[in-house]
Amino acid sequence: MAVKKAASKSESSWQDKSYNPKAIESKWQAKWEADKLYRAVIDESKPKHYALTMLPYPSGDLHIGHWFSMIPPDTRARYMRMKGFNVLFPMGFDAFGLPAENAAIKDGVHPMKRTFENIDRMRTQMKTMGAMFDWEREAISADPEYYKWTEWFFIKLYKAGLAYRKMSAVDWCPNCNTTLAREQVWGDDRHCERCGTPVIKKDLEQWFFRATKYADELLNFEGIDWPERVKTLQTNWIDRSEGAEVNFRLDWETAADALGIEEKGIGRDDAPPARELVLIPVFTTRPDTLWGATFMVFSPEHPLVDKITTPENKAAVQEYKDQAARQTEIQRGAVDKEKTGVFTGAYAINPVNQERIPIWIADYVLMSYGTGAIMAVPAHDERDFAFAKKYELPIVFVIQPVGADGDPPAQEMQAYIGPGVMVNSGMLDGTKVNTEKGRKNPSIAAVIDWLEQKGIGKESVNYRYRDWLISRQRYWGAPIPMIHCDVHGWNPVPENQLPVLLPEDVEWRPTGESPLKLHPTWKNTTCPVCGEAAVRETDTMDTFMCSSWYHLRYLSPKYDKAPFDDAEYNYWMPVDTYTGGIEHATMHLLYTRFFHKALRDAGIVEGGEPMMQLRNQGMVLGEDGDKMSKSKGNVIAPDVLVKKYGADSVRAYILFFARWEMGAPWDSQGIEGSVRWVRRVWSLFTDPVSFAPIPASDETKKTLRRKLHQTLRRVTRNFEQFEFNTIVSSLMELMNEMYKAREAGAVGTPEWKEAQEIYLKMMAPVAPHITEELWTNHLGKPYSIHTQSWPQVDEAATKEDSIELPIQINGKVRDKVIVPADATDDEIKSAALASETVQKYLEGKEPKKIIVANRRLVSIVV
RNA sequence: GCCGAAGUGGCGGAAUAGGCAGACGCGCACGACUCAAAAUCGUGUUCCUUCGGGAAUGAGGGUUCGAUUCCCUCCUUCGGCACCA
Repeated sequence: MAVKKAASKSESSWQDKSYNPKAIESKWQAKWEADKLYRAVIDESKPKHYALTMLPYPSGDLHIGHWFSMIPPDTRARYMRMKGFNVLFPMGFDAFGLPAENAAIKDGVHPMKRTFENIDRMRTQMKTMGAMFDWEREAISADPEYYKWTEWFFIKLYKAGLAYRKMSAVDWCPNCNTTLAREQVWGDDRHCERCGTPVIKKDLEQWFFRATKYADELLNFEGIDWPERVKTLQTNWIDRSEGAEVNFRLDWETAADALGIEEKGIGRDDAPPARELVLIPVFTTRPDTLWGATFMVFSPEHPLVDKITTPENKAAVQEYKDQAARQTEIQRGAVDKEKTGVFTGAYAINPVNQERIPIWIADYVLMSYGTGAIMAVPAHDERDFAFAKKYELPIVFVIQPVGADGDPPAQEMQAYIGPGVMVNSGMLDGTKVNTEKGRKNPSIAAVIDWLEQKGIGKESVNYRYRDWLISRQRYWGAPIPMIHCDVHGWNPVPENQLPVLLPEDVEWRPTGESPLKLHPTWKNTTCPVCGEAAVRETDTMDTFMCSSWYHLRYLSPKYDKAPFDDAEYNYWMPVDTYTGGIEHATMHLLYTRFFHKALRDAGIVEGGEPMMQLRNQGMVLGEDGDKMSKSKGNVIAPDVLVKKYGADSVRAYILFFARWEMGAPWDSQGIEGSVRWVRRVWSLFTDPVSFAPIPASDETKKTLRRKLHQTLRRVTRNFEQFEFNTIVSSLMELMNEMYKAREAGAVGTPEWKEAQEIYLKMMAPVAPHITEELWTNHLGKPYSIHTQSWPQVDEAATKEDSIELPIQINGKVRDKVIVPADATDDEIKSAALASETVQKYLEGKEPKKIIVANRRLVSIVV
């Protein structure tokens, strides 16, 4: 009875021979959803695996790049699940941001409406991928249930002293009408990361996060498996430099004139507090060249400049300051630009030798780095050298190259940067100078010790890294939950009043001016301290703030007592595998590390790092090799491909067509290969065997098993190592082998059945629908293939009976021998020497050397 | 200028641990099927060749019996940083 039933079942399945991906895919997608097959719930009996992939911005339509970033991680998440892990693979939307607001200005459609419509469309499109997203964990950053907690986090950071407000020259994008963080300004022309418009500087009071407090910790990547590339980018971005801070001071005459010290009755030999006014701290990485400091240079924006400039220099200084202010950063930053500057008329005292040195201003000194003032050592710094040459300032060499004797080096042509010994430096003369940085250099260590002992300087570290500017002068973002009262200043919105909701009745100005600022009543509130009338902050937060913690919201997206449920946190965190594009190396990936560390110090999360393993995918380019863009018309739409070929084939091609970490130009013809593969697998499993069956030989069966288990070993390794393209090619090879075995009569043998089962299991992460169909309906196996466990490699089966070894003579392959797989090296040697070809090349002589390498090759030297 | 990544057929790419370079696929060529085309299936496909072979993984050197793989120098492309004291 049972046998008969099975026979009729397989007979009927043979009747619907043609592969119909559309029907199969929608059928299984519906069933999986109904069965909650991909629902991830806490299960203490299993090891967990949190696989996270960067969430998309809801731009409107899914494009092929989304597939390229989501499908390979999906296949790997599926593999991990079959390996026995309880896998969380969530998806959501980074839904705040400028495009929706800019569109609103154009056509009046509210960003909320547009964004959520886009999300609905993209979610529907995503569901055709057949990915194992757990949609019950979806998080949308523009949802008040979400941004309530973004605001809450801001307040936590504020209370931890990590959020502050300050006036400074910030980057402003005139097109986006908002400030940008330093990380969001890109390229030689310093353009806006989002729209490409060159940014300008504006003096504004803005909110910052004290990210620089974590600079050193962010440089430490211990314990996390991240690509070297990303670690290098972040390290360079933070750019730590070690050196010393040295207190120069104003010459007394200068101080007296400029600051009116004598008028206030403070004499020349007087002590602090007046003394504090005349200290000019400078940062230097080369304190060992202090004795060669022959002038000082202030940035034109330095606050002391106006005070110290002597009356006869006022006009020139003011003119220089004006022209510096007019120049853009790019013009100022041009490396090959000739150095310019003007003398202030003021003097400073070099604290190590009491030399009276002139103070200049020049735009090659930036207010934004160090203290905005430098000591200039023309003998040992190229920039200072160029400046000194141009303005005929003295050059004193204080480091003598090794090997040069006696006389001071006659190098008037260029600055000397290399190793040597200190000279003209008082009691430190003769100290060795090498090329190491910081205290590793004996000369620098000696000088730092000396400075600290004398109390004129100290060891110091400087970073290029800046605090994170998070204020945005736009509507469509999470409100900064702060209230300003004329009496009590800035205070956070009380937690029980969160979220501060975005008002819906807003007016769009073509200028892009923030509708929150324009709103008649929204900003009016009361001071949390005194209850009197006060106003809200009308700026919103950088959207990178929202994406700095979305991996936490996925844990419990509906939880209303906290940003996440501790039980979920304790089970799932940290993220085991994080995947996304490299373009976020110094933005999102750095912000999210900072954020985690800040939350840790605020007692909200644990551990030093949120993401243990990171992998980056490359980019899919258009068929013309250019970046895909609507304006170039080279965009590939996945919907069209799914309609034409089915999701399984598109998934297979996404994995196959390029190295995932590299990316490549799209090739529309190439997809035919993957389509053919999927169809041929279908035929292999569903076609009646149309030839006269002959019993398979033992050799056929053995070869089939060998290839099967070799493939399994390889595919397993490929999944572990994110080598997605070779997963598909290995499966193609095995399929070709199975076709041969079928031809040789293997169908129906235990080896054939084993091959079928393992084949489908290996293919299941790649092509979830067709494998489910073949597994449950054609092989009659229990639903679902996606809950099966990953097969074990039978190592014994992978062993070859005999091996073919190439024989090299003087490095060239001349012949091959076949020996039993268990042959010893000596047996292989004699087999090789028995070869006629080898004897011919030996010409009767004894070989000099015979090497049998790993039983893979014989190398003979004659 | 500094830092990093990558250079393999017409194309995407493959090559455990230094061991037969070019797996797998696209494309192309030829053949089968067809009245024909498409689809499908099969065969071939790095280059040169006097058919013995020879050359070849960006270029040149080195280590080695043996190098796509390790080392040095250089070239090209891409990415990042760039007057950072």
